[in-house]
Amino acid sequence: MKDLLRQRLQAALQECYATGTLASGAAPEVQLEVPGNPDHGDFATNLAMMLAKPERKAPRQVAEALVTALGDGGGLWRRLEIAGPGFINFTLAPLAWFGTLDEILRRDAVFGSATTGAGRKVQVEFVSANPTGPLHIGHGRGAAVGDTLCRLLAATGWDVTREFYYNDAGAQIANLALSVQARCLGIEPGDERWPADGYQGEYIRDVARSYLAGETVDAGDQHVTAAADPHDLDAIRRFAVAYLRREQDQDLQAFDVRFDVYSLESALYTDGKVEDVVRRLIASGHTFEADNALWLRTTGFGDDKDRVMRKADGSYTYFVPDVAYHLDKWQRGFSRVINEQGADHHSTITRVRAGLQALDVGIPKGWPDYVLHQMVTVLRGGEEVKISKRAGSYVTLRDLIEEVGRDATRFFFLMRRSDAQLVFDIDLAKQQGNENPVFYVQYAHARVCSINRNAAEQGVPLPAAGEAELAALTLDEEVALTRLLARYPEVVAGAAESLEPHRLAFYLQELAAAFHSYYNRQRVLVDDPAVTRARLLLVNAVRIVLRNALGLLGMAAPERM
RNA sequence: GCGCGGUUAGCUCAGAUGGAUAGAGCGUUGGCCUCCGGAGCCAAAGGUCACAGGUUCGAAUCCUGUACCGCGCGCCA
Repeated sequence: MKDLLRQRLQAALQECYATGTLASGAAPEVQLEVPGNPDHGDFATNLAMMLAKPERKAPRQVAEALVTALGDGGGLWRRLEIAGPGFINFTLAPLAWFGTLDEILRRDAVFGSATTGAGRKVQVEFVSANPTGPLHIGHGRGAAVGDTLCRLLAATGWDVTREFYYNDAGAQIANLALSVQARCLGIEPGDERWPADGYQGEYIRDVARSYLAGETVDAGDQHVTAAADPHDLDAIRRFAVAYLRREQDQDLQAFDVRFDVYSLESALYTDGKVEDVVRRLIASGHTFEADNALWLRTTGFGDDKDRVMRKADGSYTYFVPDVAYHLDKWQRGFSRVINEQGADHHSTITRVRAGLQALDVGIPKGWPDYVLHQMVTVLRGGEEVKISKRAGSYVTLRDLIEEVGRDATRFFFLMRRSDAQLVFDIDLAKQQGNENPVFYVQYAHARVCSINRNAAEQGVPLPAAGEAELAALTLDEEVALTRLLARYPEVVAGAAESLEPHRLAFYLQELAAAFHSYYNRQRVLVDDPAVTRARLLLVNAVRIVLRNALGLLGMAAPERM
């Protein structure tokens, strides 16, 4: 619809130049918007105002010329007016809207999807929690945002690879092994033999118990049987990592989040990719030695200080494998990569990008893209629940899903822009009333399904789409509802392009509200069969869009509740 | 101190890439069930868009500065 109007405006502009009514030859991008105020029609353009300067005429004068050239639009609109400082407002003929409904009903499950991605490859890395404990609520936000980003990109034609990176090497893992070992030996937190900065959570006790019992853990491609020897630190480490990977996999499964590729930091070492990157960086001349350490001159790439690559003890700092990992992504052919991560890891961005630039292999400056999510605070009973992994007191993702349900959890995480902090009110998420937007939206879908059931009982089948059937939709609110439905593809495209999944959540609430309002005011199943059929088609178009949008958020569209 | 994010109604937050009279939910107040599911609907009240400048036909939106909140600033990840 928008594209059609845009074409008409382009044509009108060209005609003005051809007839000499306008002279500048300027060709600004034609912007069309849906005005907030319905009095301003269905669409509005600021084209005349943009042309005012190059034309050196008053905006309204330019608008006059354009409106004359637009003519009657061949019945596409029923009103065309110049308003305010020089807007041109279009009010479409009701008939023009029926095409949209027809399209929704015909395209059904794929309505809203697009081909803008043209099958190009994009890789999205998200969650990427260290295997040192269960997933907490912050990972949950990352999982919800990342997963919906993937769904949005796939819906707009991208070939998406979902990837999870396990930091299963390094100091934190060593720390994990020590913590489990301490538990194996019956050492409690607080004991003077307890490792400094050890993980104190109860789950460490579970890992220790399982290890001592000689259990076997299957996680991804890892199958580890516990050696049960509390003095074999290396065996403990392998077992603990596998154990916690399995836990995290189960958490993600409960959240309905899946990955195509799991990458292990440890593999970057065993495959020699870390050494390779170090050699390349040294060869490119961006490193230096100082204080018994090897440094990367990241200040040459916008960092505020240089960073150590190889510590005095000979091991590497975390960002070296990170750079190796991203070089690997690049070499796998991902010219577009999006990393979704918590804002507390923000400082890695400059470092990783700097390392990649220093490699001199033609990686673009701003590569990869990042989507950061801000911190989550949890509210229970109006009180903030403190999160501390090392102290072991925090809300796990699995607890949350069990308590409030998968759908509500996902929706709450996606109700906010990811770069704004989020307050997760557990009590609200659990409520089954109108205070809770999750139920409000899903209920709208269930309601349409209920109407369909009643229609079927009354022997009224859902008619085939077609403009003839839709002509019985004459009410303003029916046009308004259709207008909202017609906006859906743009919402999807906008959310995908700007990497802002929350837009879907807001759109869903708006659509549900419009539907509930319509439902309350008008009956669908009425005496007049023509009206009944038309309204059935309308509410089923609503059902389709609700279901598609819920699907993109990874939520169910229940037929009854 | 430096970097990033935030600041919009009593509360929680949108604001579609610069548009017309700044919106929603919750909460508050007052209405609507002989009616396809009241898990719903309608209405009212509620604003110095943190502050000060700037850019232009036009700014919550872009730029500069200030204030406050969060996060980061390690040879941890």
